[in-house]
Amino acid sequence: MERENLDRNFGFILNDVSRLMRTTFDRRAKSIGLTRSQWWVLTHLYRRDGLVQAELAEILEIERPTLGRLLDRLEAKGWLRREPDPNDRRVKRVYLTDEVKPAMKSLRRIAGGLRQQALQGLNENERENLVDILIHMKTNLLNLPVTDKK
Amino acid sequence: MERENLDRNFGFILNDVSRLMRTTFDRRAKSIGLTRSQWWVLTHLYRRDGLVQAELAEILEIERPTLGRLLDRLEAKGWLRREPDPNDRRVKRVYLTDEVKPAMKSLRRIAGGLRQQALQGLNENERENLVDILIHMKTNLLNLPVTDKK
DNA sequence: CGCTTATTATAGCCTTGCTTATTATAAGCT
DNA sequence: AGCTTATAATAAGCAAGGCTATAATAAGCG
Repeated sequence: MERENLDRNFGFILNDVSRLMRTTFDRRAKSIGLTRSQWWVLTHLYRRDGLVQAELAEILEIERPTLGRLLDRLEAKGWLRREPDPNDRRVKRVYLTDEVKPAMKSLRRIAGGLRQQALQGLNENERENLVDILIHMKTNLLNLPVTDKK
Repeated sequence: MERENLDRNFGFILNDVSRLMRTTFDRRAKSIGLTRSQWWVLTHLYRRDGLVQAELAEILEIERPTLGRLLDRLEAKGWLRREPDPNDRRVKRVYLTDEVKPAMKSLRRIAGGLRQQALQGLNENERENLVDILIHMKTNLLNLPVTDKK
């Protein structure tokens, strides 16, 4: 088996960076009692309150059961509530509570600070480039032949 | 709260790409009975057999308990074995078994194919650039002031 | 109308991360 | 030698991904 440079295996560097961003965020947000994933849920609800769970999962690009448990925790901590839809009894709609706003502000500051620190030393050009490339890769991955995906 | 373009939030795109790479890999490797994380462990052991668990965790940049459970599963499936160090009874050294080699070959092919597909449409320059930027970001994140990290 | 199919949410299980705490052993120092 | 400190591995607990299966309900169609 020939050698390759494991240190430049971009799949794992990507993973490392992603993990470092998540764990750093979570450590900083711990006192508020929210994780980055939870914050991301709230951020989307903030823009579109009253979403159906399935829609929200679709937007967040996570599986429905994953979202379900995320919502369990958020609901238990009082950040949101689930209400049955009057027209479709299968459906529950998700609404933010009022306590959310101040917390969101802190989390936005944490996110901004972290982004700033992670991108330090990269100029505007490089940053835009990075995002473009990541979007390109994401598109590639989402368009893989179905037989490979499921 | 002012709007921002959530779709270009690089922290989450990074997360998305990283997650898609992991899940796609894991789906393709499922028939072999190994996950990407497990494969990564084996890959490193392949280069340096007989590592102490703590060293291996250090190299992989994961916490010791995380590695511990990974090794539990790998050992249970017969891909490796743990042996006590004769000189230091706290220590266990990790050795690959012989069944590993053919599986590794398949996994390398899966990894290569996926990398190929993820990077499709990006020229050599863009690819190198991406890796450089990711390494830069990783360095930034690893060098954050300690008070922020723990 | 009644039967079949599709959809929503959830339960249950698996993996991989992180933390914190515990146990066993080594190392270092007085 | 004996006591303290450091280190290796593991246990236990939590979060967030995925997957499959199930129950309730809706929609579609003959």
